[in-house]
Amino acid sequence: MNIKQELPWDNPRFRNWVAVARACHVLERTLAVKLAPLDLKPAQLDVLMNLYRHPGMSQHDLARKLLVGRSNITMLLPQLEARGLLRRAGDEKDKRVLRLNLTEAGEALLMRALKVHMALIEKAMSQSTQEQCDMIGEQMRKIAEVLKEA
Amino acid sequence: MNIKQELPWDNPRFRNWVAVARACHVLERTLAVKLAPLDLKPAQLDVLMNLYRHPGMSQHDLARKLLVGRSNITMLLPQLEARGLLRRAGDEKDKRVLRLNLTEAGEALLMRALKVHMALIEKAMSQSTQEQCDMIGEQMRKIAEVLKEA
DNA sequence: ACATAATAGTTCAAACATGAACATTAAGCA
DNA sequence: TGCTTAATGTTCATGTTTGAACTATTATGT
Repeated sequence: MNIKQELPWDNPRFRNWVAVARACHVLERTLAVKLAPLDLKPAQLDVLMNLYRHPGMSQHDLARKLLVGRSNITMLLPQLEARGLLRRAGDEKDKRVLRLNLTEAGEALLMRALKVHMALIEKAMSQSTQEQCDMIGEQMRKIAEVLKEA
Repeated sequence: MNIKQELPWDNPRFRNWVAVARACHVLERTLAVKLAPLDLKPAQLDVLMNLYRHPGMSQHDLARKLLVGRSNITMLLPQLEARGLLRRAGDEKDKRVLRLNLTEAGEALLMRALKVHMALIEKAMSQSTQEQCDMIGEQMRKIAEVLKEA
């Protein structure tokens, strides 16, 4: 029996996924550089984006959206709160949860950061047709779904 | 003038890229769990894979392949070397560089880890046709290329 | 040849993420 | 009602990643 099974590098699916991972990595890194002038990191931008779309969400919900541990959120928020970008207010009915909301400053900074983010994604995706782009998104959503139960 | 420019959530490219990033994140995380029994992390697997494909490569080359800082490699390798998975040998001609090679044990562990990795990718991509998968890979390679000069 | 540049790798401190253990509060149920 | 279980957020110790400063070696240019 051969220890060298069919090698992954001969497998198109494997090579293609490696390309996906690399593209993600590169884009994330580039985004970090482009956001630096705003003194914002990609992870912080993710927070602001989610709070904009889901005002009043709890830290637990935010952690799940970001695919990240709750303690991570606990460490992340105080910096943003200290900068006046968001507010944390205790829920009235459930004294365990903290409701999160963007401030005006937070929203303004988010809009500036989104311009940067959008421009980068537009540039990255400029090579693809709309159909190709949609197909990619569709497949990726399926992948995330399949892996939920893995 | 409206601070709320065209919002990214209305932009298909944006939403599709978010899906890509999420799929990457989920797969990486799942991989970490599945590799745990082998006492191997995704980053370490990346090292082993690259050394298998490019025997004798230097730490600098490895860092570039992995899109990571040189110091990261310096921190990463000693663990693997101590476990007898790879060897570092000084280059004869250029006394600055260390040439990296897998040991037999390293190669054996790599093969076991690759089975896990492959199975995961197969599962993730099982929803896509070969044509779709190839197209995704092609687009992603273009993206990585475009962002090189960004 | 010799001074200057560049390169390979290391060290170190700081930032960051993670998971387990914990306190507080809420829900479920006898 | 009480008692048990679950959920939210925090703390803390651990491990990882990063970038800047450093050493040693090689390339370059005059």
